[in-house]
Amino acid sequence: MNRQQYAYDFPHPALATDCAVFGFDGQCIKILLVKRGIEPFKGLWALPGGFLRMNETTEECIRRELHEETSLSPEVIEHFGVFSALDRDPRERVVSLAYYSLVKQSEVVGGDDASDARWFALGALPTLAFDHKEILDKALQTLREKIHFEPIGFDLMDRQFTIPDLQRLYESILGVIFDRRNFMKKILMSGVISECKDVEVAPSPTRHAGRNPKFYTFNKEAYDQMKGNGKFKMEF
Amino acid sequence: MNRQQYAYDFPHPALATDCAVFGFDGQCIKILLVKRGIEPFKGLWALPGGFLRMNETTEECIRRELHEETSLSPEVIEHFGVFSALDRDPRERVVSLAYYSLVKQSEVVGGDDASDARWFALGALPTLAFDHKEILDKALQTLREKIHFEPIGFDLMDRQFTIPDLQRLYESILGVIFDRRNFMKKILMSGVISECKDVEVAPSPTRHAGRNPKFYTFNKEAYDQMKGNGKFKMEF
DNA sequence: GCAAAAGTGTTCTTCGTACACCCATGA
DNA sequence: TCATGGGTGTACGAAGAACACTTTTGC
Repeated sequence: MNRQQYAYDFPHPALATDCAVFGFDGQCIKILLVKRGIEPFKGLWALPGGFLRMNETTEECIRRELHEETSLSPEVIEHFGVFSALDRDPRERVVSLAYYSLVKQSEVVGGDDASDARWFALGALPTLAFDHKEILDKALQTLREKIHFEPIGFDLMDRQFTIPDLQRLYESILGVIFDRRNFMKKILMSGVISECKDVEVAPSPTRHAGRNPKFYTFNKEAYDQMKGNGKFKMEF
Repeated sequence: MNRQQYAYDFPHPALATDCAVFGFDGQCIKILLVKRGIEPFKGLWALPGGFLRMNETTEECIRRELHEETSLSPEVIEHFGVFSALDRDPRERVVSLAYYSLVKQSEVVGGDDASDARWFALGALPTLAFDHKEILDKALQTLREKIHFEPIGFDLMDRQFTIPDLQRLYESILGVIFDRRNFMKKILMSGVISECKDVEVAPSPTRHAGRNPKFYTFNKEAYDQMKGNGKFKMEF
C-alpha cells in the first residue's frame, strides 16, 4: 500500500468523531466504552469513534463507527462540541467532533458480553484514552442542561415505560430526588405521554415488590405540535 | 511556492471555521457579513471565517479570522454546529465548524465604513456564499433557544444599558412584544442586574423624546453564584 | 404479615399576567 | 403644548411545592 498518497496545498488536520453513548438500566445512567485494540492507548477504554471518510458527512461517520464498534444504530445522535487541542493525539494533529447518543434498552442487542464494548456506571469509570474524559464530562454537562427543558429523557426509555422508572432516570441524571406525586403530576400535565392500553413489556427483572405500575408511551406528535406552538413546557 | 507539499496516509478534509456575528443597534438585531474578494463566490457576502492552521485551536482560528476580516475581538464566541455536506465547497472537501458571536456596540470600532464588512438587518440579507444561509439560520435558531433561559442578552448590550433597550433586544430576537411592567419586574427580580450610580454613557442618538431612562449593569458575579446554586431563573 | 413500591388530592405559596395612570423630555 | 417614551402597583389566576394514607405485590 502506498504511503503518503494524499497531498494538499496547505496542511490539513485529521478529522475524527467521538460519541458518548448514554443508556439507562432502570436504576442509573451508564456509558458505553470500547477497549482500544491498537496504539496509542492500546488496552485503555475510549469513546467509540473514528476518522471521517471523504464520502460521508460527520453524522454518517459517527453512525458508521458506532455500528462497527458497538453494533448499535441509535435513533438519537447529536453533536455538542469540538475538541482541538494541538497535542490531543500523539500521532498527528486530530480535531475531534464530539457527539452524544441516547439509546433505549431495547436498542441494545447484546453482543457486548465477550466483546470489547462495555457499559460503565458513572461512578465506576476506568481511565480513558486521549482527552475522552474531558469529552465525556462535557457530554454529561450538555445532557444535564438539555434534560431540564427538553423531553430527551424519553429517548433513554423503552417505548413503553413507567413513570417511576422515568423519575429514577431524571433523578439519576440530575442527582436530585423529586416528590413522586409532583413528578407524576408534572409529567402527566405536560400532555406528551399517554397510558398504554395493551402492555407488551415483560416485567422488569429489577422489580421486587410493590404494586404493578402503569405503563405509558411518549406521544411525539403531541410534542411536536406543542413545540411548534411554543406551548410545550416541562421544566426540571 | 511548492504545491501539494502536505501529504498524509489517508485522505484529510480541509477544516474551516465560520462565525455568525450578532449585534444590536438599539432597535433590531443585525448580522455582520464580509464581501468575498476571491473565487469561489467572489463578490457575494459571506460569514467571516477561514481555514484552520496547525498551530491553533478551532476557537483561536475563528478569533484570528474574525479579527483579520472585521477588526473585532469579541468576548463571546461559541461553537454551535458542524456543516459537512460533501459538496458544500466547490474547491475541495471542506468541513466547517460553525460559531456565533455576540458583540456589544462598544466593541465595534468603526473601520467598517469603506471596507468590505457590513452589518445587515435580518430582514434585508443579501444572497450568501456557500451554505452560509443555512449556517446563519441555525445560528439564529440557537440564539433564540438560548436566550429563553440564559442571560446572553447582556452580551449584546453595552456594559451600561437601559431596561427598555434590553426589552427591545429580546423582542427583536424572539419576535414578540412584552408588557413593559412585567418585563422590568422579571429582569429586576432575577437579581442579576443593578442600577448604575455613575452613568458614563452618552445619550443614545436614537432617543427622541420621553423621560430619561435609568441605566443598569449586568452583575456577573451574582449570576455565576446563582447559577452554581441552581437558583438562577429567567425565562422568556 | 410485612416490607417495599405505586397510586391518589388538597392546601399554600409563588410566579406570571393583565391592566392604567403619571412624569419627563424633545420637537 | 403635545406627542413620545419611561416609570410605577395591584389584583387575579395558574402552576409549583409540601404533605399522608391506601393498595398491591413479593418474600
